[in-house]
Amino acid sequence: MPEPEPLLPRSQTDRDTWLRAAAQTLADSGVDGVKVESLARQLGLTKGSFYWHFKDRRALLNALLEHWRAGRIDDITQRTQCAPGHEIAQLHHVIDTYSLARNQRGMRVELAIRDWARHDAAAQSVIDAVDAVRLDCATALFVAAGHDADEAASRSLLLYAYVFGLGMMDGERDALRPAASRAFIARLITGG
Amino acid sequence: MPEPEPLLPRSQTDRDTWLRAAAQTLADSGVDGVKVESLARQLGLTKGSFYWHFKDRRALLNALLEHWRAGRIDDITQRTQCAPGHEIAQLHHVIDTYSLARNQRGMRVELAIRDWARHDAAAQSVIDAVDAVRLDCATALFVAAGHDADEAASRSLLLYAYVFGLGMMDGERDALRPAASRAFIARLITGG
DNA sequence: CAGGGTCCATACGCTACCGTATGTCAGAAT
DNA sequence: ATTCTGACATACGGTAGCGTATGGACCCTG
Repeated sequence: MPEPEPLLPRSQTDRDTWLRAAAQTLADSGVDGVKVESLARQLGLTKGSFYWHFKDRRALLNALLEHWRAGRIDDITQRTQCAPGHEIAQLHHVIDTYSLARNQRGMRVELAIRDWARHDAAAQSVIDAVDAVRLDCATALFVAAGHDADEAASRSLLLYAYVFGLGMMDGERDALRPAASRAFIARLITGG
Repeated sequence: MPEPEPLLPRSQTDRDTWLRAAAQTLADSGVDGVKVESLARQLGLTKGSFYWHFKDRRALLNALLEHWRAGRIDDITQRTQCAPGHEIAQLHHVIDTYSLARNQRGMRVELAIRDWARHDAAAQSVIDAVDAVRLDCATALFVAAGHDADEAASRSLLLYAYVFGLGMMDGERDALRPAASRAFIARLITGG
């Protein structure tokens, strides 16, 4: 066997091409914008290709959800590991990551999936799973920083509600706000 | 003239019937769910009626936006009037109004319009106008309570980002959270 | 070179919309 | 009684999207 990947030789990459285009469209236009023929036109292909790689449109959407779920859980578990004594600084870093409009793309995907979840059980369950991990990780940091369990859970909820609410309210304009204001809010949330 | 309302005798009410149904569908399914023929079926009517009352689908959407804008600005200006010395209590009342899952219907409309605004300039401008008034009113209360202008603006932003983020995150489940947690968060936001 | 698998294009039927054009019909106006 | 108009219904053409069926080009393998 000269080839180490006899299965899915280039199929996987072409499938990913569809997935990437779908993710971009999801971020730009929401779930309802993710249309088979529209994506095909955008990729210079036809539906024949799509229905080769995916059973139907729903399969594409499910793949999008699963990819996002794994990526987000991976991201948050990595981002909330830190040396003892630096928990609050790490939480400030989490806040900045979301609210600094750095990678606003991630926020747009997030908002699109959250809106999607209002009508789709599969999307909602992915949101629930990701939120649960996020809240657990942040709560653990607050606890490690010396807060009691109830306060830690409350501050975690406030933290995420703030960053997502901010992403929804002013989207990309947040970067224009004075850094002092962002820092003030972050200190209110973390108590640092 | 025996009739005091010769103009729009029942036309106005029938137009409002369409608007109410559209608002309900907007809250339930988002903008893309507001479809002429779908609404007609739901009302037991046909498109003939719709195109009598509205020029086209866009006119209905614009009417929805305008009605919401007026209603929200009205609501917030009323809700942020209070006797001197009770500003913080009034802000707590604002937080409760949004986050207590009382009238979750309003939150669903809000989220639907915010999502809509990501692709529609008219919706975005309505959101901007409403947000500006809300932030101004809340900031004025914080200032009246003794905070300086910068802190007042920051706390106002945190307040609204929190309530909308919360509405997006757990929707109706918030009512299940312990009251102590909600009160703790509210105190963090208001500094009271 | 015959044949099977991969990857994609073409063509089709179907449905759900939008908007328009036109028909209808009860009641107010005259 | 006739006419007019408000408030619909019916019917039509057009677009966009989904999913399927089929065909074909290009490998690779025997």
